[in-house]
Amino acid sequence: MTALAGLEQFLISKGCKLTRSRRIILQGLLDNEGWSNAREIYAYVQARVHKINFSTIYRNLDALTSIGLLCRVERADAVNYYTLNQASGHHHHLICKSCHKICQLDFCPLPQMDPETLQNFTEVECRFDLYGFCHECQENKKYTDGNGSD
Amino acid sequence: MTALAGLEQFLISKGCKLTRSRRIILQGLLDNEGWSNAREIYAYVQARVHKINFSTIYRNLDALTSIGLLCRVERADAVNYYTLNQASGHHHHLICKSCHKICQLDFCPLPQMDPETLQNFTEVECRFDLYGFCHECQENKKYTDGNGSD
DNA sequence: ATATCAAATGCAAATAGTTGCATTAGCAAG
DNA sequence: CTTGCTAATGCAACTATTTGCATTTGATAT
Repeated sequence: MTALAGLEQFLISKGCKLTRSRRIILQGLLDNEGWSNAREIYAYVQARVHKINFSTIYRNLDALTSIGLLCRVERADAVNYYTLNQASGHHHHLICKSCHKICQLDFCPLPQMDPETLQNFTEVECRFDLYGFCHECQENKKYTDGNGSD
Repeated sequence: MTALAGLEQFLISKGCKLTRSRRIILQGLLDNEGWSNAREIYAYVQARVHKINFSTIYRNLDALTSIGLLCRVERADAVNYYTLNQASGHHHHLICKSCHKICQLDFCPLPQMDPETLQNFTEVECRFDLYGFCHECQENKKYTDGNGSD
């Protein structure tokens, strides 16, 4: 079974419809291997197939993220990036403020926190992202705007 | 010395100019006592004084937040809210997904993390917010859109 | 193959927030 | 009080993203 077919099966198993757009979006993410934003995914789908609308892209990225197929990260420049979730379970990210590299962080502070600290909040979701300068960018802190090719 | 005068002095001590808009924004935040968003602050300033531009509001909220005078929190509906920073040092927040109440969380996971986990990233800033249902909203999980009066 | 129905899509308008650039206004020095 | 410099402002255009609503389409039952 191809990687694409596996993703498609997972999608269907979650009760989502396998549409033309979704197929291409998944193919695009498989092709890219790294992280892509909505604009890049839009360009990929648009170039390859039919016309597509940005709202469809956004709605699909939302849907695929919420069933756990994609992983979403907000870069320091406030743009959301997506990648296929490599089934590595719940995790967070380290994001370089200079080159925008995204590194996986296999640590979540939430399980260690007691209910008292959580002030009796329930169904707590954790937003936890670290923004800093990666090893390669120590000397060269650019604060790029994210339009460069990285 | 009034509370306002104290804030103004702090602002000047950070090398910022004390402008008409900033004075009113600070007065508005003192009046409100809770959390306000850009639109509410805009309305307050607009009603009270001269015409003001939204970009001035946003730029000032940014500036006042970065010198540490204000505290910024993104609610679950993706709108930013601001309040005067009660000099309680670095902290994070618990945000109710139903009534949007914001509670202070005097805990930061960052200091406990070792450099290895941080993959040699430096100057790391921590974005850490918890979204859940507060004690009062256990039974009544509304997911309001944030346009209600709360 | 055809009908059916909800989910997905396209479209257009709206949202929160940002940015470049020309103008204005604090504040300090003369 | 006037001058000068820079930070702050207004304006208009732009960004990423969301939403309501009418239409289409994928999966399922006939």
